[in-house]
Amino acid sequence: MKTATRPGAEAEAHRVTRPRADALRNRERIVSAAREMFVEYGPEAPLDEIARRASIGNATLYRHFPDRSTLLVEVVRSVMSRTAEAAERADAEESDPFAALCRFVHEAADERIGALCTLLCGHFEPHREDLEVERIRLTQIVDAMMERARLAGRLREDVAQGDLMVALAQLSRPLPGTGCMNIDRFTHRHLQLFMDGLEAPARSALPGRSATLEDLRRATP
Amino acid sequence: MKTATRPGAEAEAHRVTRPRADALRNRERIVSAAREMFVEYGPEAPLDEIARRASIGNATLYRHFPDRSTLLVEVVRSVMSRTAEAAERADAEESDPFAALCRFVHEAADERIGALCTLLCGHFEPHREDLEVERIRLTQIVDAMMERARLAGRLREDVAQGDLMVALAQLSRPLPGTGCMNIDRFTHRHLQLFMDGLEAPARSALPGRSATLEDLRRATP
Amino acid sequence: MKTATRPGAEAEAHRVTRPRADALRNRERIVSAAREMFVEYGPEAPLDEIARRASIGNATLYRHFPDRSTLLVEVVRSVMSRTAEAAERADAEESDPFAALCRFVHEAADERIGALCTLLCGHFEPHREDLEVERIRLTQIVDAMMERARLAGRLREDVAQGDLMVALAQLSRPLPGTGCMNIDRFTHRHLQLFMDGLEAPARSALPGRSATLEDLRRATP
Amino acid sequence: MKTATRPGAEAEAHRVTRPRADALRNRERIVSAAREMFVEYGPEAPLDEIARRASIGNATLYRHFPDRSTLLVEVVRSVMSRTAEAAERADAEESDPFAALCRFVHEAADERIGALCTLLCGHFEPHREDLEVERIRLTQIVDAMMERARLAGRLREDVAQGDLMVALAQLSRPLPGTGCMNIDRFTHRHLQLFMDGLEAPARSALPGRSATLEDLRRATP
DNA sequence: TATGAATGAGGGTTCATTCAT
DNA sequence: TATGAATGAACCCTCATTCAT
Repeated sequence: MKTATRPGAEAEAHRVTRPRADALRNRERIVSAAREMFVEYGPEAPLDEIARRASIGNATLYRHFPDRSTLLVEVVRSVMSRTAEAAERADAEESDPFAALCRFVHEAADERIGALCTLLCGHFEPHREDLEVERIRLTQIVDAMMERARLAGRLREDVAQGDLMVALAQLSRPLPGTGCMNIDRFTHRHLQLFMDGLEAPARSALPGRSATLEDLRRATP
Repeated sequence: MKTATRPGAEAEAHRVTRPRADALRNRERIVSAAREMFVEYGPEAPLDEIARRASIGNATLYRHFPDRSTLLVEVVRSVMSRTAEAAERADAEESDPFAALCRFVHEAADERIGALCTLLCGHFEPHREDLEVERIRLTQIVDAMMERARLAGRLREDVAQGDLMVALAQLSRPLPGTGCMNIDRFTHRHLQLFMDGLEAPARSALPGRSATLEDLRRATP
Repeated sequence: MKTATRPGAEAEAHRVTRPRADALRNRERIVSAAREMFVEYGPEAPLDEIARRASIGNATLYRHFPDRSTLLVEVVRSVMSRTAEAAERADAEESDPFAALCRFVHEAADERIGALCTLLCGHFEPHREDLEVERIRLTQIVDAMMERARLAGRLREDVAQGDLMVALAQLSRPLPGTGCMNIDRFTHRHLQLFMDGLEAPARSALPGRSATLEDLRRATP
Repeated sequence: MKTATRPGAEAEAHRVTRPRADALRNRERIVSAAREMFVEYGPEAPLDEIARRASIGNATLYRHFPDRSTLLVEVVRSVMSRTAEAAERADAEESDPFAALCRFVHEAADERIGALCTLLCGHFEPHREDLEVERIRLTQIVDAMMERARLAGRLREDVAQGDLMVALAQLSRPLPGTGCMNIDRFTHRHLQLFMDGLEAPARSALPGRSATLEDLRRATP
């Protein structure tokens, strides 16, 4: 009772949780700064500069993310999560399943999924638990969307998810070199041309086998 | 006359060029090693490692190429030159102009033009003389091929050279990370899908403006 | 009041400055080692060796002084500051203004101002703020001392500050080559002979124009 | 007989000695270029650049001078030789022995004896035969000139050759930093002031002992 | 816990010197 | 003999990571 009536009690209770709130806020700032830096400078971006952009000390970054891989994973995970959400929204809201795929692709490009997912390749051990959750979620919704489009006769038969996802990643990557963000101007054009190529009926026979994301992973040593 | 009859004259003339022959051999080995390294690790590949792969001392690399830019230019120039040759062959030998474009695109991918031309972006001053020669040569033949395909009603009207070249570069880039050369397995599939999207009649309206290579150059700060 | 009564407040305040105390100690050791090395080997002395003498890692040196210029400036600034103090003391304590000049010259030589001020020539952009403060301070006190000596008829009329300062710098420089610190044995003799030449009445007509320190600066490209 | 009458015989004989003439010419060009470079950039001047200025291959420099020391010695020796000649001329032509000293000092400064003789300190083993010859020659003529001036009551009694030679070297050295050749503007003023201080009667008591060149040499480890 | 500071390892580049023609 | 080319060692500087407060 006394605490309930004493003025400032709530503030005190707050004070108990505040440090954790601060830590979470720091963590968010780090991930946000890291996303910007990785997109702009690639996966080798200086960690000190990421810390500086997040307005925290460099050692604090290491407390939250003991190595570069951990930070990369978290950045990619968060982007994957938002991308999966975009896919789910597109799937739910578009009546034409091929239009849903197109919408998803363009929205994913805006999320820089290209810049970031490709970071995964070769930069850390593949099977982090938390990342797998989002990867599977994304894989499943994209698979479902493609299957629906295929059944509707809107998507050519000879393509698999890896075809879509790798091309999406590549076409939305920034051009190499610092600050070449200008790829944005062209990405959506190229993605649209690619989607036109995916549309049924197929206009050509494709060489090789269709790829899954698992193929890509395995292909990486 | 006198030199022709004097014994050893030929040997002397030889002696003038022979040392250069050794140096040229070294130069070739450097360019070749650099091409591999740049494709695999990007334009920031350690020059010392390039020298090691070429089995020469590190300072020798600097004798031939005083800075990284010069080496990058030479690597890109040689690839551009071979790619232009491929384009000219395809243009000459294929009766269907769209088939010629397709053949060129796949051959260019095998030359790793994607990996290498994108190196240009932001990594050195744009207008080196020798590079420009090859760039113009390549630009002109590709423009000619696209124009022919367009006139034949085989290429959609709303695309320009930059659309083709940038997508070609992006789709044939190796995935980031060491040794991810396995993109080759998928590149030709993705390129074919993209070419299907380029084929007339257009299946969609494209967003934005068509890009030229000049646009890309200007977009880079 | 509140901080005074709160236990640990002083300790906390201390904690804010204590790390800086360690860093300052390192900084002092760097400047001291740099002074020795610059005097002994000139302004091109290896920075790694300076770090080694200061018993710190090489990168620590760069944390404190991002480039060679910054370190040079700090070394020279501190010596200029001590030299200006010596001049002010001599000016205040000696009744004969020419004796004050002589005392200043010998004390400045002991500060190695010769070795160090000459480092300025051509090794960094001339107008660093903090350095200018000390340079002006030194210039003004020496000008004042010379003017007083001139008015007292003790200093010949045809000399200016640059004549004194450049000769002081040159005569007190260490001889080139490692460890030739033994110039000290002779510097004071030579300086005294030079001062005898400065004394009024003039024993000869001087060639050229009298130099100011500004002349020297401008003379450097 | 037959060779005497055959046309071109003399030319042939010439041809035997011509290579040596070429070699000597090369040697002269190297020494000359080295003198310029050492004066301008100090004793660490790049040997490759010296070779380039002499318009010869770098390896040719090594054929003539197997190491930097040998080249330094030769440069200094030639300057010492010319300086000794200047001393001998001044001694022969000036009636006032102190005026002879003054003339010698200024001429020696123009020979850059300061820049070059100080190169000796610490940069090579002290007792090269050919160098000693010139050093002794120079020492003896300067000693003789000083003795004559002393006897004539024109030079103060408490100075020795080292006092003159070291101060001469120091005052005529270029200021540190590349290309600071502008010391010339002031050198002759400072030397004149120093000579005024050397003139009898002495205006002060000198600290320390008078130095000989031998003292300097021994002082160097 | 958060931080500024320290550090070692590695890459880029220059230069003295050696080698092969 | 004279030369261009090759080389390794040394230096400068950056950055990921650890330490001490």
